Amino acid sequence: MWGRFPQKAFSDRSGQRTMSSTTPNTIPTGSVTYYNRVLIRHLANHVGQVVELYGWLYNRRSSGKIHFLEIRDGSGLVQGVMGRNDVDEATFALADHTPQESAVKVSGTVSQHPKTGAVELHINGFEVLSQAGEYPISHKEHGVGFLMDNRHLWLRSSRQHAALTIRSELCLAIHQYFHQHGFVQVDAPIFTPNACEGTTNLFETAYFDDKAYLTQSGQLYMEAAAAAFGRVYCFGPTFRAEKSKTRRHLTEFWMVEPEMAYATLDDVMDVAEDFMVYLIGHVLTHCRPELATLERDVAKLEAIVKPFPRISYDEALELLKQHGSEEQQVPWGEDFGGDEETVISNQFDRPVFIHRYPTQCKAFYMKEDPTDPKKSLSVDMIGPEGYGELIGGGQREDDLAVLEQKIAAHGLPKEDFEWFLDVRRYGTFSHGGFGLGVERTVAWLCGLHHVRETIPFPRLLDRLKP
RNA sequence: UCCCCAGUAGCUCAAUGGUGGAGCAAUCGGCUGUUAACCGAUCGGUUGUAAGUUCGAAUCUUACCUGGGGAGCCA
Repeated sequence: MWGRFPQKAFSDRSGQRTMSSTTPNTIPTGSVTYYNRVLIRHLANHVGQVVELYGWLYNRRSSGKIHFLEIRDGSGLVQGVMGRNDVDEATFALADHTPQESAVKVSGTVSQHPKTGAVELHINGFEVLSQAGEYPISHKEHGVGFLMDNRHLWLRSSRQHAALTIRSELCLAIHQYFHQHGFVQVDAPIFTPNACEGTTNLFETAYFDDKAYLTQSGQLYMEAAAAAFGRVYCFGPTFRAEKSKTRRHLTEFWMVEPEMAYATLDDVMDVAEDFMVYLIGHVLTHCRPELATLERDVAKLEAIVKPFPRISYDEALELLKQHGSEEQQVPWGEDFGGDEETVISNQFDRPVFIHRYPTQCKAFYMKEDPTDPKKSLSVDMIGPEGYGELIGGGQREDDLAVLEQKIAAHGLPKEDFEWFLDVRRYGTFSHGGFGLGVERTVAWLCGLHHVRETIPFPRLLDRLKP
């Protein structure tokens, strides 16, 4: 069903016409005159008034004696109407020949469509500030490769604008949630001296006369920070040099990673659940027009309420036995693949926690289950509709001796982890946390097929430009 | 790293081994309420690269390059 998708860059035209109305009328007006300019997304509050807009010509239609000029300004999209008698002859002819995406200044009276009632602008002033060259992205369908080559221009089209607006709102909600709950933002470094988890492939870079690696997680640093601040989180880009070639993978992606002092596995699940419900609520409250543009079935998001089901890894294996195919049977001790996760998540109408994975398939810093050392106090949150792992986390190993032994068992250089072991030497404490992948979450909330559309400039295997 | 598919006009796609076309874009013209507007005309090509088979290759073969889909790995 996913197949190749010739993308209609402008395929949202049947939906809401506004590109965004995220925070109506919250832009401050004051002494900075720039802020006094009227934005398209606020035009509904100016019906009957004469306004001046600065933007770009998004599309143009004409019936000979009347032009329909669609103007966008980054905040929204409005149809301008220019009748033969509204402007002088030269301006009328100019408007008919202005190329798509030219920078324009227009003025006129805000009005409403005689039939649909949609807000529009009756133009009596039209000035081309900069005529655009032939714009590569047309109003017809395009292939993904072409659109990605023109990602810097593709951002201007409505679907991309909507998805990235939702991303921005999601990031805002993430910060709001943690600050409302007493977390301190502690940023982790991007250059790191060693592999955080020692397993996956890292990007290596020159660091003067030494080598450095791009971080794959701020996790270990957050553990140290939790001892300083109690509740902490980091939010930033992370890097994986995996040669993954799927719709769920980027080589550069954003993660938010909270870490909580004196938290147990159950605490981690409670917080992750509360956090996710908050994020969905925020997007549902603030991004209705964008969700409509993306034609997202919001009923599926509105159905996400507490509590989320919590099943153990062992119970997940049972579910696979009941509902999975022959090939989807996983022997105990192995992690699930994407297909297995989808089978499990399809049994529920909301995200599902899978906890207590086998110790062998989780990172060395996961605490062993005191009742069974073969299991770890780890947890993943699997999103519905096949979006896979949205959150991974758990309770951390807080015993110095156990951790030293695990670092040795994983073949990691102990000297690189001395600072990390210090967290256990000086007042060790139970703690836990999780990481949430921003792009996968945005893809799920937007109902997008591929995470590459959820980040402004995606970095993929074989794609480093633009 | 492995498997599959595709590279033809700026874009999206056609074309039994036998004269490479259409829609959109662009350019020109027509139309007073259009919604990816519509109608007419014009413009547009070293068929990804290299070699091979053949009287003849966009079409068949091989290699390479690029892109897409999937797997593994992972978030």
